[in-house]
Amino acid sequence: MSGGHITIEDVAAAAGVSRQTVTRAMNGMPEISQRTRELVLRTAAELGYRPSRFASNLAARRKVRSIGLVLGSLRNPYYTELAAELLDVVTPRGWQVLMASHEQGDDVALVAALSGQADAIVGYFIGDETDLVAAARGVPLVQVERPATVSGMHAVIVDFDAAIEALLDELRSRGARRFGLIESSMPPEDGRRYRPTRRRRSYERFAGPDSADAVVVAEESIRGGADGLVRLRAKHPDVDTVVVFNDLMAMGAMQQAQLDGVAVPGDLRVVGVDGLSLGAVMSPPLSTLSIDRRALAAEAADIVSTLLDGAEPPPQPSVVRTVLPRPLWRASA
Amino acid sequence: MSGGHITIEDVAAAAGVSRQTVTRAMNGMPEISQRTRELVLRTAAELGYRPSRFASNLAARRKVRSIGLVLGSLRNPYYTELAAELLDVVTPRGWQVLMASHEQGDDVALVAALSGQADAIVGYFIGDETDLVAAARGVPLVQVERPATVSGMHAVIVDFDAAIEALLDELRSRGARRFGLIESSMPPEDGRRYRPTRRRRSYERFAGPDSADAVVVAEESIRGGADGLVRLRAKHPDVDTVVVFNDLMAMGAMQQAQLDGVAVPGDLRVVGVDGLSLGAVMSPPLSTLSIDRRALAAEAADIVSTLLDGAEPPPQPSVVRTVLPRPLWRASA
DNA sequence: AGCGTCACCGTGAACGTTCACGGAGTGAGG
DNA sequence: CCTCACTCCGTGAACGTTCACGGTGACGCT
Repeated sequence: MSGGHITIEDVAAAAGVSRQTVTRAMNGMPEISQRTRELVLRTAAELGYRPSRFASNLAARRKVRSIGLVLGSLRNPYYTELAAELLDVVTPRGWQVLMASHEQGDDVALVAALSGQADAIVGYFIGDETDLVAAARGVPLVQVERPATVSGMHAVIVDFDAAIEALLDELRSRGARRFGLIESSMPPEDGRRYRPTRRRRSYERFAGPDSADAVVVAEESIRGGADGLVRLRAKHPDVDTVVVFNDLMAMGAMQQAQLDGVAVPGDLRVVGVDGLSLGAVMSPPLSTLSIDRRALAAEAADIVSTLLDGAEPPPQPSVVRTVLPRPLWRASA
Repeated sequence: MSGGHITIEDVAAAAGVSRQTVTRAMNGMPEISQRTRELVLRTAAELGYRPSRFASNLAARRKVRSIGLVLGSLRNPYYTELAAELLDVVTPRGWQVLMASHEQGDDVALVAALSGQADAIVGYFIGDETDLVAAARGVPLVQVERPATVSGMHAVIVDFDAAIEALLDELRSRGARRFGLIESSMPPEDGRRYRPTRRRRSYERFAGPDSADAVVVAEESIRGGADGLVRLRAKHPDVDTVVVFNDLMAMGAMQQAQLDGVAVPGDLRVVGVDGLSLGAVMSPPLSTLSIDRRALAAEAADIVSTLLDGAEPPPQPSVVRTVLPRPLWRASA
């Protein structure tokens, strides 16, 4: 007999039984006759009763663990394959995953919203770390591909430096003379200012002085990759080997090359970053710097585990792990 | 001063303040001095206090809505693009999405686990509807691509019949003489028995008597598609047009064709189902029967909305919507 | 001195469910 | 008739947080 909302008490009253009996009926418990069970279920349905999952979880002292996952986009298979790996790691432990993407949205606001529903949040963040930690309201944060600089933030980082150096060396030994880079414009240029990514910085460190500035910034999508390639070739016609920020953009670039009659890898070597399995079905198959998503997910889950199940006083200000990408040579380079 | 678990009361005691003050500190509320806020925050961190989100949501009468999404796999871009669309539809309303896949797992168990955390569950289900509804424990269920036959189950279905008839007609007019189908083996053959999918049944209805049995069943993956094609061509060498269960498998089939020196679309027309944007970067670009994922997601969200925010007595036993696929002609057929 | 204001802090009472009990009724067995 | 067991059902007391309200000092003003 309440205002807007129907509680267990309302159902009990309407059915002429007690709270506990309603619980028994709803949850399929014993100690209830078939007759009353059906009666209760029917009146519950008629009233449109939906149990409060918050009250239920609280009272039952349930220990469900759910972790928030914040991705850059769900339209890039890299992110969703990472999500798949995380799910594989985490589902056997009975954890659940709350998914979100900051494609067009505010990083920090997302974390704030998620913090009420998740026990930990891991993901690709772009916002200010202090803001993020504040928004998290005490729930542990694990960021990927970016080192943690404030307390309360943890990280699993991808060490591009060594990998990209090796990658470029191998490319040189395969005949590469002049490199170019198609870089991502994330975080988007509108509003915020563009900041060079870690991948770009690693590239510039090892590409050699003449190639370090052969960089174009493009949208993080297939179209963006294609667009980036035409701009790169216009500005630096002598580039014979192009490294692309990620595989999705690399696919766009390869398609564009084909459209423009540029032979890959004959006229132009193309190599992406991520290691998408879909790159293998391109023609030619896409060479790529593969990021071990399974390891990434496992490390992230492990950090969360440490943070949540660890000793009473949390271990360190920040716990960080590292993952090493490795080249996956296919025909495109 | 509890057993294993640290509550707000413990923090209050340790800091020498009251519950409410701890709340104020944790949630950044006013009416608290900077000094005590820091004190509380520090002791909370030292104790490893993590507020119970259940108690918090209950007491604050928060109306967070989270909906569970059960997909076949997160490694198939079709599913994740659907997830992306759902997120786009649902995030502006402030809803959150709990993601899961039944790749190797039990359908019904998943719903049971999710039902404690979600206000509604939508997805691709394969289990028995009655079991699913029972496992949902009162939370509304919306299944995709399968009509609802029991009360408590709702559906948004994809009408393949008309679309596949039109598709095959057009293919015939483009010269197709003999069709073949690469069908999915989901639900997996191990344990459960294989059941023909709706897509297969629509195909068999319109492929003509001589093509209705030119069907091979393969795993739902790139490799599966490739494997399916070799088996299909071995058994039915005269097939000149192959319809593939989904785009992912179709990509595998196309790659296999290329490996076997079969020209597409010259020797063999290939057409998939789903409408993946990635199909466009294949060479040749993949023709496909496109499913409008945005509409699908919107309909599902709308059903959930109706169910949850609707009048006290829920509308009908089952509410169902329909989405029409449409052909997307690219070069592969 | 008296009063009001302001900044800070604490105390019942919710929130809606489940758990641990205890109790009523029935029927069988002595 | 008493007892025991068994089935079914109801009543306080949690669960851990937030809300509404009330209180206490300090300070300034008349």
